[in-house]
Amino acid sequence: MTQQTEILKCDCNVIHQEVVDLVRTTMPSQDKLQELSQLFKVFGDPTRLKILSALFKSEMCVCDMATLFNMTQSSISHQLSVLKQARLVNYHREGKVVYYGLDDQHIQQIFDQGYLHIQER
Amino acid sequence: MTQQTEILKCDCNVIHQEVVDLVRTTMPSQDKLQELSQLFKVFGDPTRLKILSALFKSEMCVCDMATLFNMTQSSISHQLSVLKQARLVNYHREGKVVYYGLDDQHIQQIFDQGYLHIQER
DNA sequence: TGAACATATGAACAAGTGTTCATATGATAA
DNA sequence: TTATCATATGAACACTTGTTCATATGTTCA
Repeated sequence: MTQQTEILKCDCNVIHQEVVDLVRTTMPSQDKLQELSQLFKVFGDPTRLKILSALFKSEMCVCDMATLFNMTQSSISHQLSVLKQARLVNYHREGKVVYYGLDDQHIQQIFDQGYLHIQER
Repeated sequence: MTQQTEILKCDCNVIHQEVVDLVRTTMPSQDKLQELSQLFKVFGDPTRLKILSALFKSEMCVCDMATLFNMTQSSISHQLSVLKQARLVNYHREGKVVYYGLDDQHIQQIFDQGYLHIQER
């Protein structure tokens, strides 16, 4: 049976009920879409891509990245905290210096979920 | 020679010049990063992911999508224009109805660039 | 302990984003 | 032509985001 309890925000008439019903059965869950778009959003900033791209090559401290990208230490630090929250990077402190690297394990996990795959050229 | 003409926004001392220099040589260009992050940004919204996910299954008109997602026609239309600009979808008009589908050719082109790959589960 | 330094973090701000509302456009049919 | 309908679009709005500035935290060394 077609759902009739839904609130109709669409002010036009449904043209293809079969199509709508077919697609409905195979849509990813709202949670899944939310999670996936959240991940894409993290990749959707040049600074964060820069950081990830650099860390792909080598572990680095905040100061290294600030120098390399010619950006303030604060800005890098803020973006690193976003990447930390997304569990894309991890870090370890050695004295005053904090070294960041890719969180390979979680990144692998993301790819294992099968929704996306980033490969080198 | 290490670049010395750059403006140093970083208020700390470089810790690992070798690392910085090494990574610098292999960084994607600013343009490439801008382009890639722009693409990710388009994927970084649940509504747009919904639309793409649906179109992956079947061509649909705006009204179908508005009904399926229980959203206003206007909102869908605005998002479709974003996807159109990113050349992720194309469309053809049949009378009053406009049908949208994935722009397979450009999507393939994106994957061919080798930076990302989205696969089905 | 206190100075020096790498990093983190909160507040402020400008710029960008997604939705809604009202309305325009473009097509059909009477 | 006029009414109707599907879609597009501009303006307004609340909300989010990325950077900067000032300052806090944590560590080392004298």
